[in-house]
Amino acid sequence: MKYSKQREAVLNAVLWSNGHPNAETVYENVRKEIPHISLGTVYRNLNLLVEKGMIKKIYMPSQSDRFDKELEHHDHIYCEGCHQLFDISTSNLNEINQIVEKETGFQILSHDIVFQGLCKNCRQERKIEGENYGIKRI
Amino acid sequence: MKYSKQREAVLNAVLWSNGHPNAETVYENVRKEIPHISLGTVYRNLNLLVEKGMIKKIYMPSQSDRFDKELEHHDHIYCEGCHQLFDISTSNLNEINQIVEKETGFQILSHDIVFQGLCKNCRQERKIEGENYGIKRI
DNA sequence: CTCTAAAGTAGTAATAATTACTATTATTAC
DNA sequence: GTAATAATAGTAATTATTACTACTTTAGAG
Repeated sequence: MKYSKQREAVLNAVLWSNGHPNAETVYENVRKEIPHISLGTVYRNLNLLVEKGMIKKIYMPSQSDRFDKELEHHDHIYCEGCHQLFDISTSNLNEINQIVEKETGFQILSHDIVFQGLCKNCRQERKIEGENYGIKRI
Repeated sequence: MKYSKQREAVLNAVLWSNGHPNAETVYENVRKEIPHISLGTVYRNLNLLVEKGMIKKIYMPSQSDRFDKELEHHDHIYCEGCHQLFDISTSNLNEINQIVEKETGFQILSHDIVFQGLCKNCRQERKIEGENYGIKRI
């Protein structure tokens, strides 16, 4: 693997992002620095970086794949209120592969988990909305 | 919702399948009975049946969506040896939403979990292969 | 039974996400 | 510097899925 400034920029776009960008978002951000980069290059490098273990890919139900700078094992939860994707890491999820392995006899190599729900904020907002019959307080 | 023989056939294709067919597989099977059915009709009805709670959709990482006749909650594991998708239902997975809810403060509405690994058979095969340095016994 | 409104279909086009192809360019080891 | 090779830009192709539209089917009222 040779150096390329495009790949460096793609990696940095993932490392510097605060969220979990998809290829399109990475493309938009890298274009600020390298305006003539092509979307294909972004895809190729994202996948290459995943292959080399430098970033991770998140498979989203009904959405385009996202990319993650965090390499330590964790899972994700998508808030249907604010449409943000959050990291979660609970003891149970960390042990889940071993548990399933024992209970099923399969050898577990990996897993993809995405929860859907409402984050604390959105949960609270809905509660208030409910109490006020949909009329929001100013 | 009015009756249609196309929808009935689509539902039956899912109910009678032993695995977890995707839209294309359902299409192929329904065409044996209704040769002029269109793929769009298959997709529309599959999604409609999911919406009405009569079947479920499985979101597969890097693969097309699949459909499931089983309505009781369970999760799935994909064997990378034989490329089959199996149902799993362990106590831990059944409680996972409540556990995550408690530990994170989110309100969990649903989740999508797919494990990747090797089923018992494929695990055994690989072991034998390994022991024999890749030379298979006859 | 026949008529009509609404729902559904076939066939096709469009879209979204992603991968593949190819001529040109950049990197790197000598 | 030069040659081998990896990488890129730009474009085309692919896959999975949804949207559109003219025609057909269903089902309820008269």
